[in-house]
Amino acid sequence: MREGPDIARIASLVGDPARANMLNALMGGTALTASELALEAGVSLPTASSHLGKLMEGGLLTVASQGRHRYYGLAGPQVAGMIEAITGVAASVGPQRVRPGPRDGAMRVARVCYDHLAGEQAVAMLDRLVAKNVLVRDEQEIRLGPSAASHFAAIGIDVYTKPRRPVCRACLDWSVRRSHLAGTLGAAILDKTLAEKWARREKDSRAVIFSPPGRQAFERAFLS
Amino acid sequence: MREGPDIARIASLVGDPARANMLNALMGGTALTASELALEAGVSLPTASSHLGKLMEGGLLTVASQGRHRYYGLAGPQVAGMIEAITGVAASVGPQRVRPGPRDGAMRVARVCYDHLAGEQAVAMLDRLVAKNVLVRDEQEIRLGPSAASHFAAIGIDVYTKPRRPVCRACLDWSVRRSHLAGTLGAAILDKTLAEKWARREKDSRAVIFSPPGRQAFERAFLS
DNA sequence: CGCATAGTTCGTTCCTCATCGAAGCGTTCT
DNA sequence: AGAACGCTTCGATGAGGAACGAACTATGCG
Repeated sequence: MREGPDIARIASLVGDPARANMLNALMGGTALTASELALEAGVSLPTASSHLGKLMEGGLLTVASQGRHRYYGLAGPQVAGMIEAITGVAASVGPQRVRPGPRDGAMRVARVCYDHLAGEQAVAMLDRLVAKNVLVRDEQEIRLGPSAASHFAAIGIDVYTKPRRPVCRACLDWSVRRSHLAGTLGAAILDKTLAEKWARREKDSRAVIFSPPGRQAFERAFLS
Repeated sequence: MREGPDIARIASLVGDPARANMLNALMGGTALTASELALEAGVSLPTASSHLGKLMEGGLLTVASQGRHRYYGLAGPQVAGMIEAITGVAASVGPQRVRPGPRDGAMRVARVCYDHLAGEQAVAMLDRLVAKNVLVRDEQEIRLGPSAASHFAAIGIDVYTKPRRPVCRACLDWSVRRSHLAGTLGAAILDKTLAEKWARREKDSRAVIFSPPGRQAFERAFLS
């Protein structure tokens, strides 16, 4: 009977299996069409459309119309963070969904979290960048260190271009339980990693798989 | 149709208004009896009992039987963190539940988060302790600094006694969006604050209200 | 224009699940 | 022992909402 933000409303949106599958799929960071999400969730198109309407109304999704397609995406990093938090609880209390399987192992090593990298590899990268003083952890925030501009410029990432969102943000990793790098810089690093073909996205999964030479290049760039 | 931890299962537990109210009440940190939670949620005792059973089965709650009472509490900090995350989203996307009201203002200044202090006051405290090098932020974790033992001993808090849980932990504040101090030390500080009567708990709320002299004492102890 | 594709809206069906009263079990108090 | 209390279990009721097919709107292609 008390009040505050309407947490039940938000949680019940995530609490439907079809909607949860959609949100999970959108955690991959790329916006998807209604049909793709229907397939992902295992429901018919009308049903999916209804769900998407509810998620929109709840403020969890944004949509961009392009021609006859409508691309749905997560409303923002805060929503992604909430889903990671729920995932963390589900992973730790759940009856451990049968065997972990190889794909699950790959997910722990590296995966996409909304628009940036997560997993052991991502956590290690942030640690290393902080240790090298390229980034500076200050209180909760992460800031650019003195050598950041030149360091990233050498790899072909411009840390100044994108104004609106914070450049660096910490994002808690549900598998490692430590922070990894989010923000525009985190997003740029993921872009770079995929553009250089250091790693590829596993089809229909958030897992990110590094090729052996790609791994070396990535480590040379960020972990050396 | 993909898999991973069963997030819908967890979210749907939080998604019922009665259960959400119960969880919210338990965010106050004190374990409550089934009757108290029934009152809190505005449902009958049998209904509440049914909800509590589900929350138990889902691993979100723990219970301790004492005589004819059964005290229910949150299963752990991870669950509390998840609820804060959901609260954050609900607060930012929600239709802003009418006017903020004085109680809501008090909540932003200081409130109980599971077993420690949250809100502006708590965030400021952590910042100050880190600035004074009493605590050290290292990567995501917070560790005790060299002067921590003597500093807290002077206030009457022993930082060594409690072995199991980590002494320090960072916990993300939904109102300020910055970290505050959790862990056994965070809990000890809350205990101290209430024991010294620097502040009192608002009845039926998570809000914590400092008395003017209490505020001074608190600031002398942690913010000076 | 007419046809195909992408999405939404509508109406109906069906099932889950929240709710409560009544009854049952265990604990405490006198 | 008996009575009062705290809580859970059972059974019946009812409402909300998830699902789909069919019809409708909008965009793109020839």
